[in-house]
Amino acid sequence: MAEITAKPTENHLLALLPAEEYAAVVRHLEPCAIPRGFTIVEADATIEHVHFPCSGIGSVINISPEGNRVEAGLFGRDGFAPVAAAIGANISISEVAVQVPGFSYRLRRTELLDLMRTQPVFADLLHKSVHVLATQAGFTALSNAVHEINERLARWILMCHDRIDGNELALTHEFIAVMLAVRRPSVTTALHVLEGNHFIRSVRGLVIVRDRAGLEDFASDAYGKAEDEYERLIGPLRRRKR
Amino acid sequence: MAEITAKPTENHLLALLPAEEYAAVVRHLEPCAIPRGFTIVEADATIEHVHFPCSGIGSVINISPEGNRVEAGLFGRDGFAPVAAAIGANISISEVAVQVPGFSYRLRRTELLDLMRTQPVFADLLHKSVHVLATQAGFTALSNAVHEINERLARWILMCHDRIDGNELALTHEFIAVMLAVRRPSVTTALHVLEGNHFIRSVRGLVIVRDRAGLEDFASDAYGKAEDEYERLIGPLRRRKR
DNA sequence: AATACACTGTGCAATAGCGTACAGAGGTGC
DNA sequence: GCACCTCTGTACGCTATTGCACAGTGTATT
Repeated sequence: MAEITAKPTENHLLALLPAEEYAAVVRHLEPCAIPRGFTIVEADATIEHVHFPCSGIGSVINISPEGNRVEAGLFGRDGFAPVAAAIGANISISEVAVQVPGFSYRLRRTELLDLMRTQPVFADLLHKSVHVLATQAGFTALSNAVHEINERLARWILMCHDRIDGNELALTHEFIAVMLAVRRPSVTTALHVLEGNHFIRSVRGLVIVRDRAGLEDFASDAYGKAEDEYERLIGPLRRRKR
Repeated sequence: MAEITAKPTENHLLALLPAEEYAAVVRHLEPCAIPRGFTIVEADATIEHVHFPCSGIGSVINISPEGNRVEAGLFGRDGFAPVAAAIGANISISEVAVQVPGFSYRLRRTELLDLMRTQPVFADLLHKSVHVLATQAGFTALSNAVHEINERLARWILMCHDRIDGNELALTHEFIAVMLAVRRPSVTTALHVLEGNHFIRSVRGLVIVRDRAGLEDFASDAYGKAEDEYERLIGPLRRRKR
């Protein structure tokens, strides 16, 4: 991993900047490999850097006082994190961790704030991103409340699939279980159900998407609204169903 | 209801504006009674007005394609809604409905945007509010995934209690059930549990908080983190435990 | 008073998901 | 090749919650 091949414009937010703003921002960007398991920021910790991924996936994880964890949202080259920095906070209440390794450009929190003061399109995009993540969290709340595990898993795989190249996700059941806040064997059996429908193939440490349209159908009620909001406010996100 | 007695400064966000910004904003505010059940904005509908409550409680409700509904967040005089307006959206993906009647000041969406361009403190507060609601949604997602109904109900009552005067909440079981996305009789029995602990009294159409400290204790793992974030970024929110 | 309606209480069988435990399978290092 | 560890598959009893159904109780209406 970690050859520095990606350009900043592979991040959707950076790509949407007009030339002058892009030039102003890019001077402060620092290329950065984000390996699996890397913690971009810990819960309740001071934010040093903000990351704009070009590849890979990060999760926003909320942690309760007793240590229960659940993913509230997920981002890749469509966004940035930790979002709290963009509204002036120096502490992130959520943990942000890398689940699919990739490559990002990072910016010091203080520089981000300076840039937002002088670059209005940049500031606007970041604010929109905060709202889109809020929407995602809201629909995660819905899904957690009303959908059963199979659907929630399908939704989650689709959200990951939107943010990677190819169809392979290197993820263990244990890891998925933490994100969905369910029991690990429940993930195993749910993956079997999806595999039985030929939507995916599941092998040790790997989930392979085979029939995205089928998955979308299966997840139907759980997937889509948050993605609509992203596309309405920022730009294309979803993969076509091929 | 609906004598126009409240001042704009009873809304925490408006109260935090410096004198000049307050003067600029207040000229466009229009007083407005918000009755029980009033829909501030429907899901996927155009945003006409933004409301800054002085009293009463509103819920941000997410609705899935099949019509499943769940509350993603809740606000009163601590905030405003619909938040999407503050990031330039003219459509709200979530429904916003009044559950405890009260009084608000409203602003046309277009005027809000104009004001945000010229009043930096105002704009900053609204952006922070968007993020705080995102945090609330994230912890709702957590609670929906890992806590049992009794705790979720305790959390929800506390969140409402923070936003009212007195200790009486006029709410039916049916209504609470929709917000938590649980079965109506489950609310009945959960209320009995809280009542058995003498945290509340429950009579037809009314929940009365009797022992807030007890409730906080009971809800422990579910309540508090989102409120921390509000207090860190904006100002006091929680009621003291008395 | 009588009636209607909205809200609350209760019961019961069905079930999704949990906690726990353990066994097999697939990689990795020496 | 062997040992070790991580990951996956499966089993089983248990519990919270559901769906459905119906009875009771308060409040408003005429």
